[in-house]
Amino acid sequence: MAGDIKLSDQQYQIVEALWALGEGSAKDVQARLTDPLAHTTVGTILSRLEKRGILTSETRGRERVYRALISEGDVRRSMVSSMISTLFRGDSKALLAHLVNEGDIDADELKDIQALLDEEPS
Amino acid sequence: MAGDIKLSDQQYQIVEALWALGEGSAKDVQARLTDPLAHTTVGTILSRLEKRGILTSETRGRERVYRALISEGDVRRSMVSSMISTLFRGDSKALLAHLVNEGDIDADELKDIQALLDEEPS
DNA sequence: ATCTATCTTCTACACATGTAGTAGAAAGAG
DNA sequence: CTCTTTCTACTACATGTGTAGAAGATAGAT
Repeated sequence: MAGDIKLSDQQYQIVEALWALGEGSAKDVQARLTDPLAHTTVGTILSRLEKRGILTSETRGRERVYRALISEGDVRRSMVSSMISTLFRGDSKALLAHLVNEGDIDADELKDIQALLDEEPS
Repeated sequence: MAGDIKLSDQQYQIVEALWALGEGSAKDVQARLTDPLAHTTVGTILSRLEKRGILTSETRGRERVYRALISEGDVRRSMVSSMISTLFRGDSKALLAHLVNEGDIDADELKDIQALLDEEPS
């Protein structure tokens, strides 16, 4: 349901706001952004994302209400896997090793995850 | 030594070739690319990357020889951390959980990493 | 019915990127 | 010394993105 999605940071912020809202107009989205943007800018980004098939919209009264067609999981899957493919030659374990070496993940956290793995045998 | 590097896939391929070569001209780089590009295109990308401070070059005879100013580690650090910040709200453990849930990482691999952690107490 | 506030859509422009042709410079051949 | 080969530098153009003003549409107020 999500072949090859790639969103810029800005675009991600917008879509993220929509996920939080469920649905919303440009104004609604704007209100939810942490870094401020002109509402027209938000409108532009929304319509471009719709053209790309990332969002749908519905005209409701004077408002155009947008809704995301992709889930957060879709985007994460797509962008993480593309990153692994480019930066780690497709080897996710190499990414994990990177995180560990950078000190982003320590032994305790690994254990937590391992526990999670045992509970949830996919 | 690497504040906020962000390379497109294409740019990454080019820089990657330079890492492999140590240094090289546009022609050398072109020869090493997996997906073919006109040598002029390679030249353009190289000079743009130099303008951005990612590469340096040295004129040697009729050739311009490029060399990367950043390491693979720099780029990985910068891009991975930016991705974590955008997609996982800065929580690297959430990325790890994602990898596990997606089945990219299994229990055995986790154990391998854990072994690595024990050997190498940062 | 008209005015006003509020939305959206259209238009615009700068900059980055992907891609590559053309022109110019220089090295090597003869 | 001149011709040809080979590099690079310059120029160009399409597309995507960031950003937002201006203009148009419309719902609500009076």
